[in-house]
Parts: sequence; structure tokens; C-alpha cells
Amino acid sequence: MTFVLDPFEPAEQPPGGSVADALLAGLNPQQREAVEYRGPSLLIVAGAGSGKTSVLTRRIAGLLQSREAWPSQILAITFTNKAAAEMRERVQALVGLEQAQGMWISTFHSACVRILRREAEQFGFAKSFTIYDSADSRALIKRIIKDLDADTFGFTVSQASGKISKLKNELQDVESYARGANFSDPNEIMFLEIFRRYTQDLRRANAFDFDDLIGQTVYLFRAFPQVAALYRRRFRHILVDEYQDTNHAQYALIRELTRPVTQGDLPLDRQGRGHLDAASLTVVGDSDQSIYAFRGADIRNIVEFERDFPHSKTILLEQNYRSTQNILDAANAVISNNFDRTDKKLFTTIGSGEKITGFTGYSGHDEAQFVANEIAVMHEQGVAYKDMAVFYRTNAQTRALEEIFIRSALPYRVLGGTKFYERAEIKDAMAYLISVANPADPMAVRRILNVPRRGIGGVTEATLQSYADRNDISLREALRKADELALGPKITAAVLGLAAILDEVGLDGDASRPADVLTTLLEKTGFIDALRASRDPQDEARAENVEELVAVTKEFQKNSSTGTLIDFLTEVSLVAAADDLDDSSGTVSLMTLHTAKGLEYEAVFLTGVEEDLLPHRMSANEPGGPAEERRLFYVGITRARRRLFVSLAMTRAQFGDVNVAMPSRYLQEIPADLIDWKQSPGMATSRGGTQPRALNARRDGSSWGFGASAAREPGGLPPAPPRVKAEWTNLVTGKVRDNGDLVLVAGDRIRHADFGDGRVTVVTGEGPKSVAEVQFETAGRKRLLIKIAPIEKL
DNA sequence: CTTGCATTTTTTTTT
DNA sequence: AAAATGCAAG
Repeated sequence: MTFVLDPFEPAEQPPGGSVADALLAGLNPQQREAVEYRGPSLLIVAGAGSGKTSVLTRRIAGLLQSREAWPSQILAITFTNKAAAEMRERVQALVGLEQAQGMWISTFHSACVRILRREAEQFGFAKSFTIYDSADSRALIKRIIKDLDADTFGFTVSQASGKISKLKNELQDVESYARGANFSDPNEIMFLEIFRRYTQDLRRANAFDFDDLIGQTVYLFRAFPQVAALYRRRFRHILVDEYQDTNHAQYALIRELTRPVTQGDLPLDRQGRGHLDAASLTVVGDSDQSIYAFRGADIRNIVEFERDFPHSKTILLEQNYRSTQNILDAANAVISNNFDRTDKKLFTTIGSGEKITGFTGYSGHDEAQFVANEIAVMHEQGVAYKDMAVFYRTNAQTRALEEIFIRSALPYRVLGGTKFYERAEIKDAMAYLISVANPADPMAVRRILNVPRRGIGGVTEATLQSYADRNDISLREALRKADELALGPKITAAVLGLAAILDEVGLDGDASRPADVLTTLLEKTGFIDALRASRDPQDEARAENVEELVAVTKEFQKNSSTGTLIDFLTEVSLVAAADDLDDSSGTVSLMTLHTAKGLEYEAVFLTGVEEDLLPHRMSANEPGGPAEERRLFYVGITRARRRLFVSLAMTRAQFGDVNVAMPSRYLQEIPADLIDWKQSPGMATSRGGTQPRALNARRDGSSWGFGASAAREPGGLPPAPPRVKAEWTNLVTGKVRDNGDLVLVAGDRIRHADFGDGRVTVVTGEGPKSVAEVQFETAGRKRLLIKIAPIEKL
């Protein structure tokens, strides 16, 4: 985590040479120019799959090889740790391990933590600050709202935390917000108070939240010009990936780093000069892939780049090296519906490839079954599981997919989703580590107070807290003074015992190493033993999870011999589960559309392409919401190399009951001749014909081959079955199969188009949502939405 | 203070 | 359907 910061290096800048031919091999003219161009600022507009990572890595390699820059003068920013790791690897492959030492290739957040850790004492934070993730800050806000009785004003935690996050992304603090506040509005006064308390509590806890990491770094640079000058001297070449997803704070950070160093700033360089030109800035992005407006990303940053940086150069990369023309045509058609964008058309020389396969399932499970079937077929044909991925809009959609995948024995893994570090028992164990590393943090101490159970409940906690407040000491210190409070003898002993354990383990201070600390803590507190002794059957798994965490700390200690406890905590806070995706695993990947950005697969399934899901219901009111959802769909489409599947369901289970789902408006934006609609069993049979699903799935197996040549003419494909299209058109206009007011009661015999004859056992729900549970003679027990199921009463 | 049961709320996406 | 919250009994 330490690095050498030498402000005098620029004076030794070697004379620039030209970029070696080897680095340019295989690049098209635009890519080549993007690698070779030299100037103050460069915008690379990189369409999906246009080889931007190659360009970026070669550009860095070129700077190093031509000796225009030392490695330590390069700062490359990516959005995920995974992207950073990949970029580092590829640069290393180009210039060698040694030449790549000293570069900063990291996320905004990691880079800022490094800077803040180094400079923390400059502005009143201890070096040992910890980082609150979103769950932590929500917990804090929840506490504050409760404390202030703000919920009676109608404040919810998510409203308040959302608003605070938004303000921080705009570099607003309590003071600046208060200046513009409307003091006649009691709601606003209350919010201001929440914001004030939150800011104050974070500072007292010696903690930053995610947004602070960026915002406080900007503040640091602005308030301490000599600190800013240090980093401006160091970083002479700044490269930012996914620039369309930067928010205002991140933009401001880049601006601060790319200011010229002026005469008055210290330190001077070796010749005693103060002045130094602004660092060169390269940004790469694609406004069509901007999908993070909800967390403050401002698309204007990229749209107005040329205005912001007046002498900048713009290079467009439009040739796509990833997908077939059919997939690109679909993507182009969809995204062209977003007005207010500079037109950009991806093209390829790969050829048209297979058509997109469409599927409408009867239910989410039916859809999942289709996905599983198709994956099995492709796997038989030689496509590796790791080359296939299933995308969805919301994490909740994984449930049906997982159920079917398990039943079908398909190897899969879920990226993102409920992460290891979000599990309660892991958070508890981490809270122990935080309590040792950062004794000022009361949230962590509060969390472990009664884990494992020691009889310290809410009353005791409040007593300790108020004692801490009265004496202006931390909660952690108050624990040590438990004997000065009128607590019961048992409880006093428990509190003092905990304080003693924390104190003892914390003796090593900065030299503490995570595995040693954790094992000692777990042993002394009996944390794992308590889980093992519990009669809750889930606690066994929890104990194993904690063991797993111990293994992670040991691994960390092995890999980084100098790594301290604080380093470990930082890494855990900043590394998301999606970052450790390991492509060698041989499993199908399941992930949200957001997680999918930047990745690519041979075959991609876009599931749940329905109204209220994509676009999501919540986005409907947001200005620019539907356009952003369209970009999300676009991102999903463009992840596919050879095969793309889009699927939806006619009914979708949500909040525990079943709702009718409509096809997404975006489906109509894909030219009809690009999609080969397969029928869902339910739909096919709703017109009378009965086709076993297995037969259906392989019906036109002729068109399944991978790498199938571009020679397959569109006319040679089986015509899209008109029946299906008619059905689909019906769906678009809002009609689904409708049994009218068909009423069923327990005991009725029915015939289902797929499942055959059966007897109704139970009917639940009212009106159009009533559901019949049916025991079929051959197909087993099923739950059917009476209004639209392909059934008739016998 | 803990446990067990009933009631309510939740689901957008993430560094 | 699952998780979080609230409440009463022990």
C-alpha cells in the first residue's frame, strides 16, 4: 500500500520517441491514431466491442516504451477492480513486469483511499479511518432518523440516504446545502439536521462513506494546494475508462489533477521552477452505455468533453470485433430510438451470423426452463459453460433461474447478488476487526456488543452510550469504565471482558495482521463455538462462513507480507463480489445487466424483457429513465458474440403473488426479421396443437451451429412462424390468452394444453389473480393463473 | 434479556 | 416468498 512519491521525477523525463510498430500491429487506423496521438487531451468514443481495452493498454505501453513517461507518472482509472486487474495484466504483458511497477491502475475509489490514507492527518482524520459501505451508512442514518423522530415527518432511510449520496456526488456539504435551503419548510430543516448529524457521526467515527472517498479527496486538493501540487507533479498521464459513468465529484477530481502547477505552489521541481503544464488526459467512453445515472453519473461529462477541454482531440471507434452483424443490427436499431445522441453505427466484418432467438414463456419458471434447455443443447454442441451467460434486470430474478438450473444439474454461478461480505455473521466478524483497527467507530462496537450473546441488550447499550456522550469519550472507551455504571454484576463483567479482549488484541496497533487478530478474537470471544453450539440449523453454515473468512485473511496475509489489518479492511470494502470472477471456472454466469457491462460471452440470454422490469417500473417517473433502461438493454445485447436469446414470461411472480407481464416496448424496436420467435409450450398449445417441449426446443436444430458461417442467408432460415407472431402482436397490444371469468373450485376436472388432465385441489386469490392448484395425472402438481392458463374445464 | 410468533414491508441497478 | 420489524410471554 505504500508507494514512492517523488515530485522531482518529471525533471528527468526522457526525450520522447515514437510508438513501436509492434504495439500497432493489428490495429485499424482509428485505433492506431488513438494509441499514437499526443496532445493535452484526448476523447476516445469507443462503441461496444470496439477494442478499447487494447487501445488503452497499448497507449500506456507506448508511453512507457518510448520513454515519454515513467510508470509512476501514469494514473489509469477504471470502474471495477476487475477491469483494473485486467488492464494491469495486459500492460505487463506488453512492457514486462518491471516496467509496469509503480503505475497506478485502480478504481476511483481505490485511488482516493490511497491518497486519503496518506494525507489523512493533513485534515483531521486518523490514518486508520475505516470505510462505511452502503449498508453501514444506511444503518447509521436509520439510527439518526429514529433518534430525531424524523420518521414522523415521513422520512425513510432510503430517501435520506439517497439524497445525501446525491448531494455528496455534487460536492455539496451541510453548509453549502444549508445556504440554499428553504427554512420555512420543516421537512427541509429536518433533512438538514439528519445530514448534519450523519456528517458529524462519520467524522467522530473516523470513517468515510463511499461518496466521501471521492468528495473528500477533491476537498483535500482544493483546501491544500501544496498537496494537490504533489499529485499533479506525480501524475503526468491520466487515463479514465468508462468516462460516461463519472459523476460530478469524479469529474472534479480529474479536473483538479489536470491543472497546471503554478508558480506559487510548492514543492518546486529540481530546477527550482514552480510551473508545470497540465497532465495529459485521455478519456474513453460511450454515451450509449451510460447506465449509472441513478448513482449520479452525469452523461454531460462526456458529451461536453470537447467544450471542457478546448484543445482536445476526438477519435471514434465504430468497428466492432465482437458480435455478428445481426446482433449489431439489433443493437443499433434499439439504441437509435434514444434521441439526443450523436449517431453512431457499429459495424463488423464477421458476417450476419445466427438470428436472435426469442421466447415467450408461460411463467418465469417456464422461461428459466427454456434457458436451461438451450444451454444444454449448446453445451452438447461444444460450447463451454463459461462462454454462456444469463442476464436479468433485478437480482430477485435469480431465484427461478437457480431452481431450474439446480434441477437441470447445470453448473452455474451468480455474480454480484447477495455477497459473502453482506452476510450477517461475516459483518459481525468484520465488525470485530473494525473495532480493533478503528476504536473510534461506535457502529462496529455496537454490532459486536452482544455477539455472541453476553446478555448485553438495548438498555445496557443505551447506558454505555449516554455515559460516553456525557464524558465525551468513545463508546469503546466507555466499555472499559463499565464498573463506574450501575449495571448488574454479570453484565458489568461481560462488558469489561469484551473491552479487555479488544484492548489486548489491539495492542499491536498498526502492525496488526488480519489473520492473527481474527483467530485470536474468535477464540477469546467464543464466536464460532457459540454458533456450533446453537440449535438453529442455519448456524452450522454460518460457522463455516466465518471459517471461510479466516481462510480469506490467511490468504491475504500470505499474499501480502506487509499487509496490515487496515489494508485488509480497505480491500474488503472496495472489492465487490463481481470483481473476483474467474473465467476458468467452467460455469454458466448469471448476473444483472449492470454487472454485465464490460464483459462478453459467446452466447447471451437476456431474460425478463418485460414492461415494468425492463424498463423497470421504478424508472418510469425518473426523467431520462426509459432512455437509460434502453441503454441497459443495449449493453446487454452487445455483450453477445455469436448467439443472442431474448426471453420473457407472460406471468411473473413478484412480492409473493403472480402478475400478468407485458412484453417490453424495446422488443418492438428490434427489426422483426432479426428475431426467430420460438413458441412457448403454453402459447403454442393455446391454439390447440400439443407439442412436447423437448421436441420444440430442437425443432430447427439446423441453425444451431456455432461459428456457423455468414453464408447462411436470411432467406434460408425457417420463416418466423406467423402463428407466434400473431400471438406476440396480441401481447403487445395488451392482450394475452383470456379465459374470461372462468371460475374453478376444488374438485373441478380440467384439461391443460401441456400437462393433460388434472383435478383442482385448491383455489386461492381473487378475481383475475385467482390461482388454481391442480394435481395432474401425469405432470404432477402445478399452480396456474386461472385467467390466462391454457386450460379448459371438463 | 431472550425467544417465539404475528405483522409488515420489500425489489432496481452498485463503487 | 423472504426478510425485517414489533410485541408479548417467560
